[in-house]
Amino acid sequence: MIDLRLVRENPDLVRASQRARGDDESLVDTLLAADAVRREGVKRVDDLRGEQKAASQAVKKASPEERPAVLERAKALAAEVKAVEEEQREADAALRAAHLKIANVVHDDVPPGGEDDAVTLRTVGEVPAYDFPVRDHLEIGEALGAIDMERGAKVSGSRFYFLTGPGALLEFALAQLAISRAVAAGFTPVIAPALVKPTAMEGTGFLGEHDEEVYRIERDDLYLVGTSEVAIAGMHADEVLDLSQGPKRYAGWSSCFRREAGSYGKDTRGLIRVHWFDKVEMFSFCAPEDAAAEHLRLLQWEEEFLQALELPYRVVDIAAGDLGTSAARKFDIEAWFPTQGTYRELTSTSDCTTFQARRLAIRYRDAEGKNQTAATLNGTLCAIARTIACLLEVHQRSDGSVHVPVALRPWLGGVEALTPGMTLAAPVPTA
RNA sequence: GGAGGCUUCGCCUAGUCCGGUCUAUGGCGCCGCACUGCUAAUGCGGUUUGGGUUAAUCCCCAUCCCGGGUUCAAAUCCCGGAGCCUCCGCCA
Repeated sequence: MIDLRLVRENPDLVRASQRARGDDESLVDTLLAADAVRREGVKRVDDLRGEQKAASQAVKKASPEERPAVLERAKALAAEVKAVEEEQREADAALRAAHLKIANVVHDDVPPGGEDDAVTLRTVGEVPAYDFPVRDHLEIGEALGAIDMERGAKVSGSRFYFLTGPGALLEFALAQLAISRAVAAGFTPVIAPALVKPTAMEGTGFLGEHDEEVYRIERDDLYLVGTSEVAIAGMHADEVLDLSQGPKRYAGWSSCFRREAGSYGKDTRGLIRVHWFDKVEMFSFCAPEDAAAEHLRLLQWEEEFLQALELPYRVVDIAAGDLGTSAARKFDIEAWFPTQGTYRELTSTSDCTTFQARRLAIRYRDAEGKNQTAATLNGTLCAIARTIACLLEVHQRSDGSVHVPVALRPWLGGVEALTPGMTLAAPVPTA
């Protein structure tokens, strides 16, 4: 939810944001009108309730002969309050509905345009040249005995997979590397629930336009998270945080589930786009004035992780029309996929400013001791399945082996390469 | 799955049986002031969170886990739900 005060005081700013996103500008006026109606109503109800309260007090003080008349008046007022309260409930609901329809106000520096208008900020690392026909990650993974899509489909359907042998070890190696780097950077590691209540899902903005993407467990009224962001944001719902020592940072591991509705035919091969994968996600709670700087820090940690994996990538600044509901700004990191001859999204970081926190009632005490809405930010440290796909492709060699980045070796028993038919090394770090 | 108990303004706690005096008690913590060479101690005052209104103060409304209900009036009575705890059953 955006800040209502901002809408009242500077509606043009919000209108401009709606235009930039390609959203309906008139929603701002709907919201303003609903706000005015509600406030008018609140005053009426409050005053009336005050009167009724006084009347009620008068009942017990009334002398026996006054009593019937006083009681009559109190009864009449009570009935009136009840009626007006009903109207007010409708006004509250109307305001809430209008409020929820407006996405976060975009950051000033966000590039204009839509999906194709992301601005490349920088390109890092050399795109490798291969003097042999490159194979895609699935072909490589199958040869290594690392990925089994066929049996994944047999057991769970399309877009499911088994990671086996070196593939399974790679998953743990990546998770260990991600978590240990995050811990070294001061993040609190957390294993988050993958099933959450509707409030958590709604609070993070995933039940709006994107609810098609989300798995719902109807019988128990729970949702499978698409990212641990949902659970971690919800973790501090209805709390007042102490941010006086700086941002509160979590690195969350969880499985992620996505229906991929509407992506039929897209990335149907391999691990690029699957219904389930595991992910290490960074999440940060901070004061709103620190959010933009924190966003750049998250981006930096993401970049350093890809550098550790020796993957070439580029950083793109996502255009206004392609931002998620909650994000005021978003950077994606796209890594090179040789078989596609292009960069594909591997990680993403969003500054949600106070948008999520307002709905989830996540606050902090400012320097004056007043409660303020916090800002939330999230960033992928490692989306494991897609990262495995990228690693296998980029680091493939002509003999069918795959180079293992130095940073991953401690968690793969020190091996320098994955080779078809190899005896697996025990993934025990030496000292 | 079954039975019972608990949930009060940061923490602990009184109040709930028997509705109005609750504008919620007390302690701890915290903030301010006074006293004091300093610290401590002591004394006095303040200290839930939202919303409305206002230039600001004042004031008004809501808030005793949540949602309904009864009543002129609910922390208190009734119904439903959540969370926590104990016991039984089942289970990785």
